[in-house]
Amino acid sequence: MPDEAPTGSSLQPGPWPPAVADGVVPATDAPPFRSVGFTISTTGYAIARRFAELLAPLGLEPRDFALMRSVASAEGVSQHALSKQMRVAPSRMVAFLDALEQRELIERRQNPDDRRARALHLTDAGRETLQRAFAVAVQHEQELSAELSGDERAQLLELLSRVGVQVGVPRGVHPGMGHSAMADE
Amino acid sequence: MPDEAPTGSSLQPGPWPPAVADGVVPATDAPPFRSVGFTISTTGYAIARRFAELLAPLGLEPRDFALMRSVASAEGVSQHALSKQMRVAPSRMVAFLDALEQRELIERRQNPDDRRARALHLTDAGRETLQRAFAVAVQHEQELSAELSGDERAQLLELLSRVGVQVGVPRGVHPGMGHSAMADE
DNA sequence: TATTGTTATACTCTATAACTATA
DNA sequence: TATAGTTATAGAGTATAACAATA
Repeated sequence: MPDEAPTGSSLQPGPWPPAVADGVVPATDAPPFRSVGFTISTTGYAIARRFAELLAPLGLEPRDFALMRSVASAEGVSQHALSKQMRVAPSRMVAFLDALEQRELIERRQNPDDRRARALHLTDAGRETLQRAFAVAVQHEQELSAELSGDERAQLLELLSRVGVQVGVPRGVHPGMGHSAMADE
Repeated sequence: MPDEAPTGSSLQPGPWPPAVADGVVPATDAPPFRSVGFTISTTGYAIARRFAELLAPLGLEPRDFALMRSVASAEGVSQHALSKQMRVAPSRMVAFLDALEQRELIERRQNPDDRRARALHLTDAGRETLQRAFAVAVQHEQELSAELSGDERAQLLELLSRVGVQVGVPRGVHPGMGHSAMADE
């Protein structure tokens, strides 16, 4: 079984980027069709899958990594804020956080100012796991850039950003983990 | 509602590339993290979504385009062969083709040599629709390459292919529309 | 009356395994 | 006995709406 794919729906995945719509496009050998769009999408899909594989040993999925990263950069955030930031419906966020809390990687504390809200924090184990995940991400990045010189890597990023603006990729990032809901920013 | 995403699972999408695992990665503003992996995945995701949008007016999804393209390049193929080529489980292929046949874009004829197999063909309407889809794909590609010179575009493809080999992207293509099943090639 | 987090429900997609009709 | 296509079933994943507590 040489080519199993992650799981989920089926549009396109990515190390960080979420899958847009599942089963978006199949692989075909018809006309080679060497286009920028196809090449970027295909490569991005493969990269995402590979990243998920590298992260699996830690028991994390890319979204867990993204989630923990966000919490780490803003200890005490509320679920609502996180949902909005990551564009995930609040009800989905509940499930994602439940899983992480059950594994004691994050914890929901009480917010002293607003008793409705939860204050999200990383546990010590969570911080440790996150650090390991970062190491994996760095390793992955090095693997991807292995055949690129520093200049080539910089140029690749530059060219990609020029393509990105054409399809609304801001500058820093922007993917979108969830699909509908939460778009009132 | 400025940022609705296709639908499906949620890993990563692509204009052609299928979604690997849904909800793969969320968008986060945490550390900018300007990496090759993240940038390609994110951009590929956005491209896939955009392509799906452009195709929507034709009533097609990216996978329909891929499917019809394959049939066009090999009139008379069997569903089994198509399933294998696109790495989709035969049972999914049935549903996809049912939809296209119902809209009279393709038809299942009898295979004179093997009465178990179906011979897939495009109808005249299907050929017409496929042509329009090709026009959309070309337009999309031009949109993406708008800010690139011919040389830059060529170099982008070259650099991408060098990254691609690191994660197993052959040369021509290879995505994978489905997930499990069908990997005995 | 609005908001935070949660739960419940319905829907879509997908995978798997039967099943038929051929071979 | 194996294969092409189909159907049926069960399982993920998700979106939506309803809800309790608090503001």
